[in-house]
This record gives sequence, C-alpha cells and structure tokens, in this order.
Amino acid sequence: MTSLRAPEVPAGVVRTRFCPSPTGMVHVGLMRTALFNWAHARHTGGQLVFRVEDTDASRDSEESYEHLLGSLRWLGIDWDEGPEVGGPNGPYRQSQRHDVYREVAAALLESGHAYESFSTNEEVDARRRAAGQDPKLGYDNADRFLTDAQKQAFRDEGRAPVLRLRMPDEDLVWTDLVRGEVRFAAGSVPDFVLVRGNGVPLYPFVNPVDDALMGITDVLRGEDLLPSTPRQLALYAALTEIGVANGTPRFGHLPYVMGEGTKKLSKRDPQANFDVYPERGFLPEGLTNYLALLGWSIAEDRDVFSPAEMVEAFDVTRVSANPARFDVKKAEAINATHLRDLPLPEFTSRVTPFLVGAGLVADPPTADQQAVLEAIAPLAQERMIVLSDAVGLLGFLFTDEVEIEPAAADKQLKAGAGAVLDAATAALTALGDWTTAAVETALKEALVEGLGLKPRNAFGPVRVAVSGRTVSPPLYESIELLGRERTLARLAAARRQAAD
RNA sequence: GCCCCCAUCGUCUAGCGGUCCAGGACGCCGCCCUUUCAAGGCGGUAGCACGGGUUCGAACCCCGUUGGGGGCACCA
Repeated sequence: MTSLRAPEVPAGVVRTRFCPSPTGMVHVGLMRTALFNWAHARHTGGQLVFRVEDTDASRDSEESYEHLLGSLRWLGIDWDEGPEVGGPNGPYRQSQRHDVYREVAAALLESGHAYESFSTNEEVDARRRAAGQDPKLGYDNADRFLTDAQKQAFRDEGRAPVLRLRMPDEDLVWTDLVRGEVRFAAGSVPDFVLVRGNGVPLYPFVNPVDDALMGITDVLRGEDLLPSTPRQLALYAALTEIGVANGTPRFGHLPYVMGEGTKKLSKRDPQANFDVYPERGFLPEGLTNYLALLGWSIAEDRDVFSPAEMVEAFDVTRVSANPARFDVKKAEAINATHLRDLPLPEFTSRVTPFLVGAGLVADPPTADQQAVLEAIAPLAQERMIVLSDAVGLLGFLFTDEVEIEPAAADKQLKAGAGAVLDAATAALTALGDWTTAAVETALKEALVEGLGLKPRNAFGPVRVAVSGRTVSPPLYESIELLGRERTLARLAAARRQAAD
C-alpha cells in the first residue's frame, strides 16, 4: 500500500488543471484549452492548477517551458498552484515525480488492479492472426492470469514485464461536460500499459495519478483525448479503491481548433503558432475574446467582451461540441474593436513598443516624438487592426525622408500628378500659418477650386508624397505634424518621381 | 476493419418541441458619410446534409444513411 493520498477537496469546489508538455511551439489550440480551464475555474470561484508534463527528455526543453509560461502570462492566465507559485500538492513538474509514480504503480500491482505482462507485440499479433482476428484489435489480455512459475520462466528468458491495468468487465460511461453521455462497451478497451518494461511510467498512467493527487475535479481537454477516457475511468476506479484518489473527476472534451480545409490546425499552419499574435500586436484581451469564441458564445446577439465578462458568463456546459475553424479575419475584426475601445493613453503606451522596435522612436521616446505620438494617436487608433500596424501607418512622421511604396506610386503618381504636386507645393510654400485648418483651406483652394479636381483625385498624390502610402492618418493633420520643411521636401521628392 | 465524436449561412455561432418563412458576428456586395483608406451608419447576400419515425406541431427528440474528424502504441 501507499501513503499517497489525494487532498480533500470540499464539496462544490472546482479544481481544473492545465498540463502541457513543453515541446517546441506553443499551439493556439493549447492556449484555447488553457483559457477555458482558467475561465471555468475563475467563474466557479475554484482553482486552476498548472502542471508541466515534461517526462519526455528528448522532446522537452527548458526553453519551450519558459516560452510557454510567457505565453500564458501574456494572455492573462494566472494559476493558483504550479510553477512559480508553488502549492501544497507539488512538485508540479512530472520530471520530479518519479517516486510518486513508482509507489503508485507498486500499490496497483500489489492490490491486483495491475499485473505484469510479458507478451511482445509480435506475439500478440501472431495470436490474433491465428485466431482469425484483426491484429488491430491490439493486446488480448493473455497475461492476466500467469502463474508465478510462468512469470519466472519469462524472467529467466531475460524478459522485463510491462505493467498493465486490468480493465473492468463492464461498460465505461461518463457524462461529458460538453457532450453529454458517452459510452464504451465492456471489453472494447484492452488492458493498457501503465509502466514500460524499463520502468518508465506512461502518460495514460501518470496523468490521472497526478490529477488525483492534485485534487482535480474537472478535466477540460481536447477531444483528441476522448478515446482515452474509458481507460482513465478504469484507472480512477482502481486508484480510488486503493485509497489514492477520491473518486473520478468530471470530464469535458473541447472541440478541435481547425485550420483550412477539414483538418485540425496543425503545427505547420502559420496561424497555429501562438507567437504570431503577440508579435503582430494583437491585444491580450482581443485574442482572449476571439479564442473564447472558438466553441463558446456569450449571448445570442453579442460577440465582443472583456476577459472579466467572459469569466462572469462562462459555462462549460454550454461549450459547443463541434470543431471550430480558426478564422484570422474574424480574429482581426474582434481585435480591432478592442483596440478602438482602448482609452487613448493606454492605446498610446501599447503602441509605443512597436514603434521603438521598428527603430522609429527612441526608447523612451523623446519629448518631441511623444508629442507627435499623442497628437496622432486618436487619428491612428481607428484605422488599425493590430498594434504593429502603427509602424506602417505612422512611420512617415518619425523619419526625415520617406520611401514611397511602389504600389502607391503606381496608383497615385501617374499622369496629372505632377500638376497636382506643383500646385500643392506652391500653395503650401505661400502658407503663413502652418495649422491643420490653414493647410486644409490652402489645399482645397489650390487643388479642388484651382485645378477643378475632384477631392479624391486632388489629395491622393499629396497623401502619397507625404506619407509614402495610399492609407494614412488624415492628411491635413499629418501635414501639420510633419512641419513645413519636411512636407515641402517630400512634395519635391515625389514631384521628381511623378508623371506630368 | 473495430470503437468514439461531430453535422444550422463561405466561416464562428444563437436556437435546448410552437414566439423561427431561423437571430447575431466575420467575410462579401451596395448605399450614406467623406480629403484617400479605414472607422461609423443603413441595407443586401447566404444556412437547418438526406431519409424515416415520435408528436396536434420538429432546426430542436429517436433510428438510419451520407459526409467529416479522431482513436485503436512499451508517444504525449
């Protein structure tokens, strides 16, 4: 027997967990799972346990572990027990829990719930074929009742046994939090391996053991794990009988996050990599909102909400069971509305690191740069989708010379543009008072009235000359902020490039 | 092959037996506003996979079909 015991969890308290393996890239589907566990815990006033499943030394790395922590914190997910915060049920890294697994495995063997199995895969296959069965059926439970003499004979051959759990002879059923009742018929799941021949415990064993020992009440995970649930149910029953677990947790299997086509979003899909969102300047609250929409909805006629509102309303039971396609366009639209909702100072301070990163402003910005930034911020805010858009949109205000985008030149600096730029140059050169209003009046007089142009044709070339692009903040304000000298220099530079 | 999951506009979804000739959002299209592009406002486009039941009544319940996905390891 063992002294290992699950902690007492008061009735009604919800404890969820998030237990990734730190192997390389952080997948958006993984973060969606983390988010739902977090929301469920916070909504119910329960706890979220963070455990690291780093048992595969060849694939796990400290670097991706750190990276994962960073991604979680960036999204705004916090946990009550786990790495960095500790807790009474640690250690929270599986690589430090070998003794626990060894002890539980021994107790399971001793109690007869598990047994030693010596069959090789080849032998199992051969037996199934001999019986006219499909080898795909897997292990045939043949070693369940080996005698001590038989076991010894195998050992004498030099075989090291695996430890298998004896599956019960009854249907395995549970009420899934998102799918309702799910049933696997008795006998449809073979006795599975808990511990390898070399003594290394396997995922289907350590995962429920840790969940039990950490007092997890609600397991919310991807639907890819649904077929392994019957085995875990059997394991829980055994763990409960030997006094390690306090019963079986509730399970909820979250739908897949899909990529293009009909396939699950794979590591190869560029949008699967969580990093691209922070890098592009998605807002944590914007991405949280979008990720939440992948399988959940807050109300019939609403899909924009804050993380706090999500926590307030979240109900696992109302998570959809069907797979959701990750739609970058919609994610952008949701983010853009969060971006526009930001108070101006907040918006400005969030944009600044992106301008710094692009080398456009100093770190921290100079007083002049800060003044320009604050002046342009309200005008930029409503034409951006992600924070990094600021680099392209506002770059022209923070450089001496601007490079005109080829596409913009093709569009706006063709025939007729020369005359427009000449007229604009003349009007602005003569301008006394360099203010937005004066610039507006001067340009309208010179171009719309003077040249008889439609506004769209009149201001296109000027905009491209000044900003280098066809999309920019409002023109007159931009010109005022740019100042006379730089504006005239750019007009002249564009004039050299423009057709008459 | 066996087991399991899923099935409402192109996409994400609301709908949990009548209030649905199906609502919202993204996308797309058009109009308005307008100095460009956006944003905003207004309008439009488009869907209950199919077949049987159950019921006075079905997008909603049951069965089947079809389609899609996943699993069947001494990986996690």
